[in-house]
Amino acid sequence: MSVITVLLVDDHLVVRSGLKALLGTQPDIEVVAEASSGEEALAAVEGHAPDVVVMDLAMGPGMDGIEAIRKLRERNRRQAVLVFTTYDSDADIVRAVDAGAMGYLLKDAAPEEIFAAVRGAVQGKSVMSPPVASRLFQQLRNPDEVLTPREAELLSLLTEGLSNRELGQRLFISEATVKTHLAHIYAKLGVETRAAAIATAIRREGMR
Amino acid sequence: MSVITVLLVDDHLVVRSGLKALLGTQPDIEVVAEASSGEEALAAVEGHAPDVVVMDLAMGPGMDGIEAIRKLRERNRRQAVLVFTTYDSDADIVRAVDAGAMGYLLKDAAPEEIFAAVRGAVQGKSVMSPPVASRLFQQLRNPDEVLTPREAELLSLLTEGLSNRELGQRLFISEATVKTHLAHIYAKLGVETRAAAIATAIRREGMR
DNA sequence: TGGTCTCTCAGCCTTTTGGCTGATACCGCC
DNA sequence: GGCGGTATCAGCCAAAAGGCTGAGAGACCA
Repeated sequence: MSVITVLLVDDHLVVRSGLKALLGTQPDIEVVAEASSGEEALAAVEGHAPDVVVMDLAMGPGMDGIEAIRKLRERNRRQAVLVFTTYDSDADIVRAVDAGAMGYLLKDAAPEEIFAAVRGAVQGKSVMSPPVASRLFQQLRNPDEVLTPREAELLSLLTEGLSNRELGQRLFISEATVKTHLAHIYAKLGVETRAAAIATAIRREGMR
Repeated sequence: MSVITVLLVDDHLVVRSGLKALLGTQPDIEVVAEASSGEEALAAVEGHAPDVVVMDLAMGPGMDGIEAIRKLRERNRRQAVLVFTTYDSDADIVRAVDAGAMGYLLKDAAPEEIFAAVRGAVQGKSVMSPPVASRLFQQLRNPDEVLTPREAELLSLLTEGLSNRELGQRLFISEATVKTHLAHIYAKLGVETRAAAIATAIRREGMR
């Protein structure tokens, strides 16, 4: 069995260091490169052609993890991407899977889970932490609760504290339309006021 | 020079592992114990009497970091507590310092910063990441922007999406009083609507 | 003792928001 | 060609939120 080469992408040195120490205990896994941003990750993939990329989603300013995953796929690389992040927000999960992630792990995952995910990824197997999987199932079971792209866009702006009027101006639609979208969003999120929608969005949807 | 003993408290194994690897490179620093919750931390301090406790603030369910720091101080322990966390929210910083933290580091801190903070802590020196320090200075310069305890309490409930009426019921005050507090909060946060206040609170004040 | 801060409350008025109903248009799909 | 989903818009009404002014009580401090 050949060694699996891994690229670590996380803006926190401590996390990279910990992941490297953990993966280093496995004889069949080797960390061949590290990156602290999406840009660096792209360059590192070019240079090292790793089998697996383990990537955080939140990486400070610049390209975020999702964008980096998408860019990697555009370049027709064959390496598998594993998302390794702190939050299991619905929006992030969907977006990451959509962008082409092979797996989705939470940072409190057990070492065995991480090892299994890395090994699975090179074989084309999807691995995700139980909480992540259950969220995905929930979405599949309740498709009524999935926001449309336009609604998600609106919700995202909503979390910046804009009024209906401002939302309309920003999206080039009338205030009436804004209100219609909001009504749908409230229904899907199970809330009744914009305040609760914002709270839910930022916490549950991870729209920070 | 004797070796500095350290207790690591973080609910993420990866972070503990990384921190341990990093600190392990320093001959005068030794990680003698780890804990993944506030409860465990308290027990570990009893058992190992470390010189320094490096603690994350967010630790899933149960006792959070702030509470753990407070409990440690109540027990008259002499170890220094260093906060090591991802976010530099105003509220967390103030609360941590208030609870008795000796330093406040962000997880993207350079290794040298971390080492210096650990060494400084045992000598009674406060060390904090530059972004954290600047936030504290900002608060000292603009005391007008500091929320009163009652306002902070209200803001916290606000981020749960409650209406004015509900806020009043929850706090046993009239709706009029709620509105007064809100007006003050808006002024201090520099916003004009509750939506913006919630967004600001969750993002800047770290009220998740 | 007087000043300042904080917390509490009230009334009045305007703006914003949310609930409801109904409507048009485009798109993809069976 | 119709049907469901999405996106757009309008009008009406009630409820909620926000701006403004003023004010009393208690705490704390100089």
